[in-house]
Amino acid sequence: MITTKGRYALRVMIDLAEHEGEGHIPLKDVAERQGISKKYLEIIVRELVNAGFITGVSGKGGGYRLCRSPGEYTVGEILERMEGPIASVACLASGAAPCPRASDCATLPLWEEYDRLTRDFFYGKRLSGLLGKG
Amino acid sequence: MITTKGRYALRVMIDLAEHEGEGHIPLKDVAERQGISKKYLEIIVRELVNAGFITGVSGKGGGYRLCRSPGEYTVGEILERMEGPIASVACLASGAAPCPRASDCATLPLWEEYDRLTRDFFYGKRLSGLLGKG
DNA sequence: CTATTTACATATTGACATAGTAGGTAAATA
DNA sequence: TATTTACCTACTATGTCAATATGTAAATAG
Repeated sequence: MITTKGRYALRVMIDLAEHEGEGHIPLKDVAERQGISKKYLEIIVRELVNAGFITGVSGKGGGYRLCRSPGEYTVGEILERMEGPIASVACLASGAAPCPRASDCATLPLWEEYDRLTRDFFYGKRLSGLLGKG
Repeated sequence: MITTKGRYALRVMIDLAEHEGEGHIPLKDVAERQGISKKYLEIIVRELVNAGFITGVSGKGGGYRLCRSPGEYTVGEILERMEGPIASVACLASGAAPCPRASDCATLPLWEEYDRLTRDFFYGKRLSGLLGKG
């Protein structure tokens, strides 16, 4: 299940994309529009900054803005950055201890196929494809 | 992420399928073959019984067996029974409070599409397709 | 140079789920 | 009657999620 971190991050990115060209957008505005606690969004936004997806400027007139144009972000890279690597099962998570049963696990190929499907789906979607009518 | 409940349930089903025609299979045997605590498997197996996927017989010579042939189970129905309804985000989980933002949520269609993809994938796989070489 | 606005940082918390374990009872067979 | 098996209830350690609380630093307006 995708957590609020990934979902809110995506909504922040969409919000910033929809207000492109308006200079830096204060997090307060995003929080109000999206109906999400600003305090919680700070945590999420910090990770987006660290990932190099957005930049922030302090002080009056400051706020956040995208680093690229919306068409240059994939949903997959945003989600994976926030949620960690896409992995349907623990044994396929990066950094997991290698499973001793991997060679004859009857279900492993199933999870691998599903993870590929998931990755293809989310990396095939771009931020620009999520922008609303507004 | 699929939890051990769903993953182990699938492995139990596969194990029983691979020993079809050998009468009732004691859980002890399954636990040993799969390298999973028998005590924990009891919890999982109870749910499989309640779901009507397998039946158990007590006493000497007892154990578990499938109710249908392996080709008549989909992976999806097994997983959904163990893990709860397939839903990538909380707002799409059955029993979730209806989200007031649903009508203009820019990300909702994304999650809906992904959930459809996921359902199609797992309901398109049958237990018979997971049986090993043995 | 002071007040205000904004980003940026660290620590803590309550609630809940996961992944089991412990210790039994009931049923069936040898 | 002893043994084997399923079946049942309760408990627990650990971790994650979704925040909140309480700051500090930076930039601008006046």
